[in-house]
Amino acid sequence: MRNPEFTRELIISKSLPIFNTKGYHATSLSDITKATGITKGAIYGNFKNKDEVAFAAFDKAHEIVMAKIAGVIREQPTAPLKLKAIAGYFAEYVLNPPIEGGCPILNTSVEADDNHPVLRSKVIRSIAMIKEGISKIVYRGIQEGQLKPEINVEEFALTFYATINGGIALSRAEGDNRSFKLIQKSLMKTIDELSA
Amino acid sequence: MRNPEFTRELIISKSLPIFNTKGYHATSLSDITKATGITKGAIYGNFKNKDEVAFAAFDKAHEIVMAKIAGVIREQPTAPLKLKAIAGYFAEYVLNPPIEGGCPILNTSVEADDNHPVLRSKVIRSIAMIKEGISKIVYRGIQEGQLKPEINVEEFALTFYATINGGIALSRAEGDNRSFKLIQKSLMKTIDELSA
DNA sequence: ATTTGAATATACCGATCGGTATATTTGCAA
DNA sequence: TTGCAAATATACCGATCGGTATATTCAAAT
Repeated sequence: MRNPEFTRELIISKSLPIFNTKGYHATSLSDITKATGITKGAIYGNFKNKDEVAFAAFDKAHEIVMAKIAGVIREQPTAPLKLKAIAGYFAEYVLNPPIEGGCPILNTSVEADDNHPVLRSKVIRSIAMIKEGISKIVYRGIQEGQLKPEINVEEFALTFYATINGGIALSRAEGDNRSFKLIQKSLMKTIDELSA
Repeated sequence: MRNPEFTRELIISKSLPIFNTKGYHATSLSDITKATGITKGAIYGNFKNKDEVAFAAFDKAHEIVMAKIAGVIREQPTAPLKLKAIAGYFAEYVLNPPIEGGCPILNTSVEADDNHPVLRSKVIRSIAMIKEGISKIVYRGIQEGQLKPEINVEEFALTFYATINGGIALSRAEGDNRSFKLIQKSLMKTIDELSA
């Protein structure tokens, strides 16, 4: 394998699920060499150190999550349907996520909040983008007469995101998506109540 | 220090904030010896291994959290006020929690969901108890005519808990409780709407 | 075919990990 | 005061950690 671009991608894609399940601190270089089949020499030829691999892995995770959500949103025509689709997507994939280990943003936020400033700043950016995305849906939903105009956009977007995030944490701990399904039902009701 | 009960408590109380900030895997025996001033001999004289220390620390964390919440609840006379007080408590203490590092149940749930079955089962018990506690408030609130009878108790309790949990994760990642304050406002509104 | 430089593999480093075996200290009972 | 058992400290174990220095391999250029 003489292609450096390919090797870099291999390292990132194979280490990503390990970082996301074991956590960044608990993931070792030998975990990565085992998963990729390459050696430490190749890893350190492509990355400055383990942290840089973790950063690249999180960036990739961010991309995957954003693309998934964007896809789910794009499929629906109106704001209420978009919001419901987001809740529905997580209900379906809490226990079977595109990246093994669950939501990388939630996982990383909890691991990095006290310890890893770089990862934490990356998490903050991700959170801001998701918040922004939800806000935009709500804002346009109001403009287009699909949602009630008295909605406090930022407040709702934030609460919506927090509820899903908390639901993910609960359901993954329980190893069962029944809790999330109930939370989803509650979110659906709220969306209906806020629909114009 | 010849008092084994005291030594045990010392180990638990000093290691608890370390486990809660660095995580269970990242916390080392030497972290604990440094924090307590005692040596590995004393630790292994009181605990079978590092895991047992972690378990005892989580149990202690569970107690502290439950006592705090119980105290907040007890101070208020009605269900709506109790629920609001819970949200208010977390708004105030997300960044200044009784145990350094944030909510130990959330932290442990995220770290242990894929890796540590014993801790995970402890987390599940904690979650169930909190859920049960909120449900009880809501149920009695309905019975006593403070909350609307059409509320789906379990669904609401779960969503309430998830929203707070998610809000904690967000605000701690951001290192700022502004997000939680907004979420709190949203929860307050919801409680008002559900009040009879 | 040979050379060369980049990419990867191998071998090794000191530090630290969790854990244990043993030495030492301590308080209490006789 | 001495003996003893429990509690704690010390010294050490093999394994593994992240990281590095060097050896090897390979593909492209000549």
